[in-house]
Parts: sequence; C-alpha cells; structure tokens
Amino acid sequence: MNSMKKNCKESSTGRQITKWYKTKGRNNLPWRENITPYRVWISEIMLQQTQAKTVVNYFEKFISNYPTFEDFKSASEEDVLSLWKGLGFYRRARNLYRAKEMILKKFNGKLPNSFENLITLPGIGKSTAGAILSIAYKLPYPILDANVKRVLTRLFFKTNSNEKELWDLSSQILDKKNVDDFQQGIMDLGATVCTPKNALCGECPLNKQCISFSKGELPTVNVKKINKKNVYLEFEIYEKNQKIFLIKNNQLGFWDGLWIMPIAKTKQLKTEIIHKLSHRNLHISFANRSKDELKSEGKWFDIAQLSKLPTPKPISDKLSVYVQNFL
DNA sequence: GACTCGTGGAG
DNA sequence: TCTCCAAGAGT
Repeated sequence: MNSMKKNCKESSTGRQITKWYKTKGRNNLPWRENITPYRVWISEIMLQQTQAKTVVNYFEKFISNYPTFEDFKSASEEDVLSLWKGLGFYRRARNLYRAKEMILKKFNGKLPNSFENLITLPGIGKSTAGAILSIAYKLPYPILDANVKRVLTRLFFKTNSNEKELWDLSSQILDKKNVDDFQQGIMDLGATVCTPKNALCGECPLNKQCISFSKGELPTVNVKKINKKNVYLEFEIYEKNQKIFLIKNNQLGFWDGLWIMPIAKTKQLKTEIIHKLSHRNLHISFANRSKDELKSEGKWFDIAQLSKLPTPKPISDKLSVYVQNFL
C-alpha cells in the first residue's frame, strides 16, 4: 500500500518533468530534430562525459558526412577518428566503428531495439542503452547520467548515494507514456536549472517536493581525488619536401590510434607547453631532427593532409604552424 | 570497485 | 590561474 502511494507520487514527478520540458527544455540541439535511432546513437556516444554545447559542432559535422547509417556503413576507423579529432575520449570513436561493424554482421544493419542486444555493442552501456531505447524507440528504460544523478540525489537528498539506489529511483520516476520527452527533460533540468553550482531552484518545477530545497541544504557528494602525474615528452619533428613524419600511437597509454610525432628517448626534462589530461600533466617539448636519424615505424604525410589527420590537441596545435606556413 | 580515458566550459 | 566537472564505458 505504501509503495503504491509512493509510485503514484513519483510518476507524477515524471509528468511534471515532461511538462516542464515542453516549454522550458533546450530546443536548439540538433540531435533532437529528425530523430532516428542512428542519430540518437551517434549523439549519445558523443555526449558521454561531454557537454552538449561541445558536441553540437561535432555532431553536425559527423551527420553531414554520414547522414544515415547507410552512408556510415563503409566508413573506416580512421574516418571516424578524423571526425572525432579534438573531441577527446577517442576510445569512443574506435568503439563506434566496432559497433557499426557488429551491427552490419550480427544485426542485419539495424541498430537493435532491445536492451540485451544494445549493451553487447562496444561503447553502449546501461545508460546509453536506456537513452537510445527511451528517445529513439520510446521504450521506458532508465538512464543515469551526471544530470540525472544530480537531480535525483538532490530531489531525494541522497547523501553519498550508491548507484543501485539511483538506478531504482530513475526507474521509479519515469513518465512511461512520454519517456522520450521525459528523459530529455530530466537531463535538461540538470543541465540548466539543477546545476552543479548556483542552482536556479526558484525556477525548478520540482522545488515544492525537493527535499534539498526544503532543507536549504545540498546532500554531500564524495569527490574522487585524482593524483595527477607529471609526464615529460619530447616529440621529434622530421620534415622534408613539405612532408612530416608521424607514427600511429599505441605506446603512451592514452591517445590510442592517433597520429603523433616519434618520441625522443631523452632524460632531459624540458617543458615548452603543459597539456593537461584528466589524469596527467604532460610537459611537452619538440626537437627538430634530420631524417638521417629516423628509426621509427611510421608514415610521411603531406602537410596538406595534416589538418584532417586524427592527431591529439597539442600535436594538432604544433602541426598547424606548418600548415599555416604551407598555405 | 577503483581506475582510466581528453578537452573545454564555467565559476 | 586553478578547480570542478561534463548525456559513461571498459577493464
């Protein structure tokens, strides 16, 4: 009896979110137009751990290259990485390629519409599967991204909440009859109203039932402390006849699959630039070398090719100097 | 279950 | 400048 009452109240919360979304949601996000499973899939992968604003340009560029799954079929891993250049978390791009190959081989070229099949695809976990099922197929599955987590922990005042509890809450408040709008709504609510700092509680449609709001206090969240390591890298620049020599990286433990310059085996700690990764601070320097010293396995690239080549940010920046001079 | 993967926005 | 943190998944 008690749980029935609870469910009733919670699904009304879901309807309030859906209602709020229809007038106050973000209505300028490209993946919300012309919704297809393919477009939802691409956007959801790009949006993992990445703010919507950052994704917009990458999504539009990707879609203009591959408007439909049919167009995407023949893309190579390198093609996908090129379109991912600068977006970060490049494993997503490689997994997107692998997933595409699996869809062709195992699912007859159609993105699955069942949870069990979706999560077998590389790069699609529980939350992304839930988003695809909800938004593309209108099936009531929960999602639990950073926005939903924040909204739920505050709404129900869950201090140091555990994942399972939040997944249960996410399932319970679902507006099953309007899952697509509801899911986008709860994410918008987290992104624009229930923000990490300076939340706009006065504008929140849930403020009357929000425990945190009534307490005038936010639940504590456990913050992971990251021990950042300093890494010193000297890149070797080989140039001849308007060409630059690069190697496909698989040795650093990050930037896998991207093209970089050969790395010098120097013990001298020099720093031209500091590039910050999520878990390391890279102290980077560059050294001009003559091609006689070249020993690495790699390829010479015309300078004209470099702008499209998948390279990590600091390498792209360095190479852009050559591109500028070349033009 | 802790750790790792990138880059940029925002305060 | 510095810190937090983002439509998470894989190992």
